[in-house]
Amino acid sequence: MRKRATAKEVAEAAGVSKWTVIRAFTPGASITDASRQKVLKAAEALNYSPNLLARSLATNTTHQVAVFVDDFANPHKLPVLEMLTERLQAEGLLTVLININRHFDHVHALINADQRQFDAVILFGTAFREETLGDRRLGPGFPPMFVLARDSQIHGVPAIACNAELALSEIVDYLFDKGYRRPGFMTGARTLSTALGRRHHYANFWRRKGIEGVIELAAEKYSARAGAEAARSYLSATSPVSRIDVLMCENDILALAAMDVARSEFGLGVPDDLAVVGFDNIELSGAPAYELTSYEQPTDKMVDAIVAMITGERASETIALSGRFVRRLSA
Amino acid sequence: MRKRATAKEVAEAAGVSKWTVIRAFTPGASITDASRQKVLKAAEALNYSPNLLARSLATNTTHQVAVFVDDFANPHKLPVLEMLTERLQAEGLLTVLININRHFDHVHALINADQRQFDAVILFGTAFREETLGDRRLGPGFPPMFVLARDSQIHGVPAIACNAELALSEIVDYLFDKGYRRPGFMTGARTLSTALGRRHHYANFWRRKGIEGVIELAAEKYSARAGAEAARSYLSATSPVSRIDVLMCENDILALAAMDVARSEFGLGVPDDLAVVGFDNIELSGAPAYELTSYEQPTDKMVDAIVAMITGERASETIALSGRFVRRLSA
DNA sequence: TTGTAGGCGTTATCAG
DNA sequence: CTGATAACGCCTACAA
Repeated sequence: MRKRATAKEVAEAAGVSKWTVIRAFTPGASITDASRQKVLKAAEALNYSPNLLARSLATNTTHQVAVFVDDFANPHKLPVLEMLTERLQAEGLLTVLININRHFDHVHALINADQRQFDAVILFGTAFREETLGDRRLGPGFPPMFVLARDSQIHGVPAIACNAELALSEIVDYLFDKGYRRPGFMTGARTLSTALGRRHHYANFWRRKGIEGVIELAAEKYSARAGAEAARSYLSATSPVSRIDVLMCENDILALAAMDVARSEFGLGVPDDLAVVGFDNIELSGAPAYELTSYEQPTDKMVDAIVAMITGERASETIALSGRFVRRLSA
Repeated sequence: MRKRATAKEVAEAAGVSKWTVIRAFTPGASITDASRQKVLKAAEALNYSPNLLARSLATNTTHQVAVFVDDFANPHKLPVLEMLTERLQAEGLLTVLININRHFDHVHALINADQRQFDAVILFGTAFREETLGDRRLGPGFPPMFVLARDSQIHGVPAIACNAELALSEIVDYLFDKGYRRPGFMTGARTLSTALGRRHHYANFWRRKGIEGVIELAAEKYSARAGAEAARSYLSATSPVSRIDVLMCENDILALAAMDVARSEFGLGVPDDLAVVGFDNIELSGAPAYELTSYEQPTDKMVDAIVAMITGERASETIALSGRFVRRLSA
């Protein structure tokens, strides 16, 4: 395995200095067409292309963006990742996907991101306590951070998210008009769960309608299995007359699972015996088998915004964008 | 914004040479405990941690692995990405997720991977023509490549995949025993689609049962929408008596969509009027609303194998691992 | 065990 | 427009 050709080698082959070679590969550098052609020809022959690693070391910019993800159970993540990678690549930025888990936590990942000098760090649907930043060696030169698709509890870290207040207001209005009066809410993972704010606003808007005490069903995680379990345990512990009549879930995965359990294990009709509402509007929610009423986050606007902030085309600041309420048959 | 501390600065603070600092951060280097402690204390005070970029430049190893993906419509990708990132991170390797699309094609991505000196490139469910490699500046020093979850048509590029022959044999045996005699097969994207080999083996095994002419329904892409469209157009062009009685789909997404269309738009019972089989066994296939019979790829074994090949713990070679046939109600 | 040279391949900056 | 010098921050190899 031969080594990669270097600018120096190309320079010798072309009979110029290596700086001239660099210039030939630098858009807008001052160099004569003659020299450039000579260089390009030699480069072609030697299969030369600039070493981006060396460039990064010299320029202090890696053109890489880290994306932290800790919840792979939600299929909604995938289309967002698709958009995100595409837009970033269009700006010449590559995406480093980092799996935050028990063995590789935020601190680990942050230190790594620091050492690798990523141009930015995106916390996609995940977050950590503010203290995490304080006592660590993440001070100067740490890449700018952004929170995507959830609120940021961290001072100085802007969040790009869906406007949950607006969304829940619209949802509760709709449900109230439909005649539902005994609302329930299914939450996912307990950790920092308030960060999503959905439960909070949901309860708030019901209160304004004069309805207190939203029943909470707590799933362990944001997975179908956990959602099913939470629904099952609630339904088997309650009698039909005392039950909630509408269940809003923190995301579609939980909602679809709850629907399945209600229909197939308890013989409940949806929405007649129990209405169900989700959040995210994943592709399957529109399937005839579910027809789940859901709320679609303005993913494209969110991705556009965060990329613009990373490239500096736009000021970095917390913004809440409005999505779209998708009414279907489940509520 | 102050700059990051360097080994040199730490050395001055600790009163040693910078090479001693390096050693303090190199596991297994020969250094006295006294020096090490001195260095670590100074490093702590200065918030020093080694610059991985500089290290990569000097060692010619980035500890980064590129993963090419061109189909984000299949939710199956997500759990695999989760496993892959986790195992790679356990080996100290980070994942660079590269979105292959019209604007950023394989050639683009390969050149980039070369320039960035990734330790390896994984083609996850995607592939390109062999010629792509030939006429490009990707010769020496190009990172080792692997194909994950599909066959490799590229000479010298090992593929780590599910054993499609075994899988289809088992599936066709089962369907034949169940009494189905008019098989159909739904394919996804046309491009290089034979690479999956599923259709080929499916037709083959039916032939061995004495049944020729598997009907092909061609979806444009591997998306629910395209799958629904393909099913719709076939079903509306055929009469119930002449129709296939079992439809195998190249993946679960297509299968779920076909099921939806059959049931809700054509009033067909599944499996009585039309049996459906998928591939991948995504989480929703097990939901009561579908109960889709499917085939589960041995994802964990595949990921383990590819990571072992990348780290060099295992010889790089094409392997086909056997998965698990999951029989449910849809066929 | 510790220190010294030299090099990895590029970019910034300045002299000619 | 071109060449040269000095970083960038680390690592390998060798000498003390």
